Amino acid sequence: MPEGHVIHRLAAELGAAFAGRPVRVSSPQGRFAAAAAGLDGAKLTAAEAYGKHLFIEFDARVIHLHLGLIGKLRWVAPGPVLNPATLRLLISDGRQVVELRGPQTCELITVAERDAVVAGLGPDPLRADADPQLAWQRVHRSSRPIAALLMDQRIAAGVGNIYRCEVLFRAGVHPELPGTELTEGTWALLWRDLVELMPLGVRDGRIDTVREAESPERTGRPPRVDRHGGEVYVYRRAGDDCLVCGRGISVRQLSGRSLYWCENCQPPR
DNA sequence: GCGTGATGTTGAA
DNA sequence: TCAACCTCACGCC
Repeated sequence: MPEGHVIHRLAAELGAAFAGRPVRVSSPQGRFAAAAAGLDGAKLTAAEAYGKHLFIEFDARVIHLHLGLIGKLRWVAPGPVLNPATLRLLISDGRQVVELRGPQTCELITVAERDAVVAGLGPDPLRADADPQLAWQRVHRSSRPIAALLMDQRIAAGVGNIYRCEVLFRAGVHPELPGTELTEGTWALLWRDLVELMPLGVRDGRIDTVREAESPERTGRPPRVDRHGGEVYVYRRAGDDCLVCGRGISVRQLSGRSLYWCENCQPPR
């Protein structure tokens, strides 16, 4: 259940473990078996993330992964395969083993097809080549709420529900403010916050957004770490007290996803 | 044990 | 706007 930071972290781990070396590739479940057999023993040349998409490259052949909501790519101990019925992909050099279950996408594509996927994505705050102006061009022309725009991968790649809720809170922006009413300065603030926060997510493997001033160490309150592993202001804290103003955190469904915000710290307009 | 929701996206209505 | 998809951990008996 990953946002972009998880995918970038996985890409770095895969590269460190396997890049430049031959690997065993298999698909115990069978759904990727033919492609896996063709790659088995090939040299893994690179692993790269763009937004929530992960590309594992074997020279001109590319495994395109997207974990979706429930997919998992994780390192496991070498040894007998557990639950092969759901094991879509297994990559190993004998010492290090990574397994993929429940992905939304696991396909073998060409470099040109990889480039086409990337071309459909907006700038990724985790990539040095990202141009926030491209995102702003799309944001300020849209009447959709900023909370929806932040989740749109054609606008900003890699941002998910936690980061969108948290950066809106940290900027004091009401989630339903239309893109057309956002100032360029506010967009720059949101973007800079993503650029600041997401690398920390890659580094730590969890999303922490609470500033020093509201940290448990400073305030003496007990830490409240979400199941995803991080300390946050609003995400999945509906009904709890706002860490800044003390009022209850609100939640509602917005385009099928739970949106969390503080009505007091993020007033309309 | 069972039901549900979850850091996501797609495609149909 | 809604259902479908893929898996699994958690809460509640």
